[in-house]
Amino acid sequence: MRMSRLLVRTLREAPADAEVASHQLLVRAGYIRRLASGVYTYLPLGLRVLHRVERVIREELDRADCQELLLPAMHPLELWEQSGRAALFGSDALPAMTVQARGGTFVLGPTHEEVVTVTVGAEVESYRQLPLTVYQIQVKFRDEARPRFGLLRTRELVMADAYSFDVDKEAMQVSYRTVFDAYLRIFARLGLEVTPVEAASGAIGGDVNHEFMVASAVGEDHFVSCPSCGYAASVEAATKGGAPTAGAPGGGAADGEAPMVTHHTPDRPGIDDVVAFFDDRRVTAADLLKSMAVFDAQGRPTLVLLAGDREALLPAGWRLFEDDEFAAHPSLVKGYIGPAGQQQHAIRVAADFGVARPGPWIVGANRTDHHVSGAVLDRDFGVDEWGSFAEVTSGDPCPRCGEPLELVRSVEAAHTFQLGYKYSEVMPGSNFVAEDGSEAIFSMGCYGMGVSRLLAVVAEENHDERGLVWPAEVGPFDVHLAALGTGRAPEVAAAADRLYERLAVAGVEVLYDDRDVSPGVKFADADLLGIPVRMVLGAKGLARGVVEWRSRATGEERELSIDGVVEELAGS
RNA sequence: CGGGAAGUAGCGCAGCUUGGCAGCGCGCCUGCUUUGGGAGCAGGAGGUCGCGGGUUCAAAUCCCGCCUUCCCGACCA
Repeated sequence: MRMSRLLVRTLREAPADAEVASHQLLVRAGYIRRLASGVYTYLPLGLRVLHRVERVIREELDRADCQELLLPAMHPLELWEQSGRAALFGSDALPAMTVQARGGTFVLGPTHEEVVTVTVGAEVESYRQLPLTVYQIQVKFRDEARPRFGLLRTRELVMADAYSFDVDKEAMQVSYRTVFDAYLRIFARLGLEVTPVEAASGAIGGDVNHEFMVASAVGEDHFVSCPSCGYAASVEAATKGGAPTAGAPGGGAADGEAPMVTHHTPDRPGIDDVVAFFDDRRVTAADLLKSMAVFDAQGRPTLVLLAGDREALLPAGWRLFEDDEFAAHPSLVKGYIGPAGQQQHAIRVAADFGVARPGPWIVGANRTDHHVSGAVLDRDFGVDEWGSFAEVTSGDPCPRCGEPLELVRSVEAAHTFQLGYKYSEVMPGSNFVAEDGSEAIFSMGCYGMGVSRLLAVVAEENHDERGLVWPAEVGPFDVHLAALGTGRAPEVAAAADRLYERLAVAGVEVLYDDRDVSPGVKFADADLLGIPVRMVLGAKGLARGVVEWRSRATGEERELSIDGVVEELAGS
């Protein structure tokens, strides 16, 4: 491609709406342009990178025996009513958009489980056709509450999504692992360090699922990681270790420790309210015990205790009291709940491991407008069950090995789910004849990877102060060939033309800067565009029969002979 | 959805307080000079000052309403 003909305009300054480096550089270098909030055009350079990323995805998924198809981007609303997910529209969990059209209401597909299930269901009638994994690379639409950071979080996005269909759960887990491994290979080829973490499932549903996290300063997520044993989990799913044994794990009253004192704390139901009340006594939220009335998975009324500066994270199946459920348990006074004496009222007490520390707590007094300070574990209140009931943060002990955990800021680059029967039991046509002649339904998995987001992530992780630095696998071109002084030295222009032609014939994708601009402009643009290899041909080099080769990533330079350049490139 | 900030030429910004010819830098066009790290000189083009209403002799500027965009939070496949 001759740069004089390429639709690209580089900007010296970043637009004011771009905050992070990847966004600024992709705009400055002319890869993308914003059309509306969270809606971007891929200019030729941006589309080339997108295609290179897609090529890696296709090669690895095809290698794993997945088959590409293309599902519609717009779906009849009825399909979503059948799965029951239409009820989630407009919610944060499933911010779908609909359009009125001839033929009824259509959904701009935010995800494709419904469509793929009925599509494959209509074609598969026998276990002999399984296992089967299909995938597509498709545009999806999400009415994001808050698009952010350029391509990192958009309302229209390119996604690669795969779906596996198996005869039963065991077979599904094999397919899951196959795609999982293919995903790992894709990230490796893109030069991204990815950590698969156990995660919560959200609106997609299903049991086991993993998020593929790329550590990044611009990430919107965090995951928990143990540098010692390798444990990794999303913040929504992570647990921490602690004192699993009964008794007084680090608690207990020291000799002579002060007894409990009751305080009149009118209209102070919250943690922050109470901290404010004790303002002049250097009390922080960490000195308070957060006490939450819940029903555990068996439906037993339970009081969950955790340090006041932590966010609660309840185990699956546990739920908070509704307001009208407090009436049946008079020992639990909403806003002023405390642990003392609850066990005598048939309330179980479950405490987060973090509560097992020495020293007094400030707790609710189980009496409206009153709190108690100086409450000591085992002296003033007991605990029936220890567990991980708070979101994990940096420094908490690992649930496997007890070493301190790290909290890593990250971008969710992909998410895979073992769906099981969630969709096959509600969508029509999901049945097939099993080996024993009985009727069965698919056990499914689904696997989503944000392709356009990957562009932002790769750019974010590969840039310097001068511009983008694409890994060889995804750069828009292989070589950026700059001819210097072409305006006054026609012999250089002619030699560069011939070099460009020869490289093109050899299959090297070259961006040829044939513009009549100063060398400084060409160098600056080459640095900004970030094509992996820069080749410079000037009058001096031409006289000696050499062209300059330079790695954008490392800055390594060497001279190649003009005549042998094709062979030398192939060998390097 | 809550909090904050901002909309003036393609991009970055000043002008608004105190109403009076719409500006600067970069970019763009023409010519000449220049040419290994974003050149110089001369000339030129380019505007619904986000939109609507109001006040005024007069509004980018003051008042009211709306829209858009970005940041923080909530939320998130």
